[in-house]
Amino acid sequence: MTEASTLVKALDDAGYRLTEPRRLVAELIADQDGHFSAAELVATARARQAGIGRATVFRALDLFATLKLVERVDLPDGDHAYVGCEPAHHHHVICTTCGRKTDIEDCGMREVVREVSRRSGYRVGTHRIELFGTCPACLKASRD
Amino acid sequence: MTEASTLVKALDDAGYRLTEPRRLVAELIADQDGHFSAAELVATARARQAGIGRATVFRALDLFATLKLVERVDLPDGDHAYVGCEPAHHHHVICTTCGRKTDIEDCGMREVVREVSRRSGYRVGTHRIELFGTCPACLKASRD
DNA sequence: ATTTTTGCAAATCATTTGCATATAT
DNA sequence: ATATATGCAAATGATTTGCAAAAAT
Repeated sequence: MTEASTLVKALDDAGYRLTEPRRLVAELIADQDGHFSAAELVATARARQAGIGRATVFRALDLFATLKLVERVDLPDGDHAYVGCEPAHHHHVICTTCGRKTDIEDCGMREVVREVSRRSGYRVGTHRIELFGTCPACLKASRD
Repeated sequence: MTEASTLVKALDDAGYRLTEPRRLVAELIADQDGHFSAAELVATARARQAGIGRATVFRALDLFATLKLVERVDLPDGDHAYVGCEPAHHHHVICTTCGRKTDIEDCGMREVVREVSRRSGYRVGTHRIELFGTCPACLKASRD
């Protein structure tokens, strides 16, 4: 989904040191198909004998989140997860069946925000929108 | 914001037992101005010598969340909080200055969801949208 | 050489659970 | 009476932190 090289390059561009553990975490993330949790990365790292500590995974995730290459989402069931993402779009639909995510473009949120602002009198800064559903592949699979 | 009596009545209507601890938690919630965390309620309970255990607060919050009288939100800074709300609307703008929240009506999300579904091919189930900004009162205050 | 990062283990925080007791129905 | 809810303390799980050692600049 998100290339490991993209992640590594972003670190470099932002002036962070290019360390082996960070490269490894970048790869772990790149290998992830849908959304993933910190715990999963830690487990995979251990399984691969990558020799990366738990703290390092958390620190790297934090870093990538700061760089907007990863986003932390809260699943409908209350669990936390991360998804890799391009810096820029920050909306996605997450498939509750397979966990994959698809980026979505604006889709009219601009107007929603304006409307909310108009009605409530708030100056709206950030918004967070998360959509959950079933992706085309899973829909198809469920029809068989 | 949300009346303690409303909360209590909802419990009753849903067939849950009306206990003293639950009434107390309902009051704690009603007294809350903006958003609040479980920890805050626990602390307030303790401060008031209400004699309610931590677990009870969590259990009651859970219950109210199930009844949709309280909703768990994720703040922009990653913290968790709850806001009291009428069962029905489930969108609000939260003021990042004072923490208060205002309910908002549909505001066009229907179309956004439809559009996302059309473009991505997903069947969109739930969506979660949270807007953060500055409320009219805080805007005004900041102009002084 | 200096600064940043790491790994580890211990600490912290939030939330949940087991269970005997108390309470609402 | 009976089922449900409570309090407490202990368990769990996730995330963070202190710090000396290791790696990147």
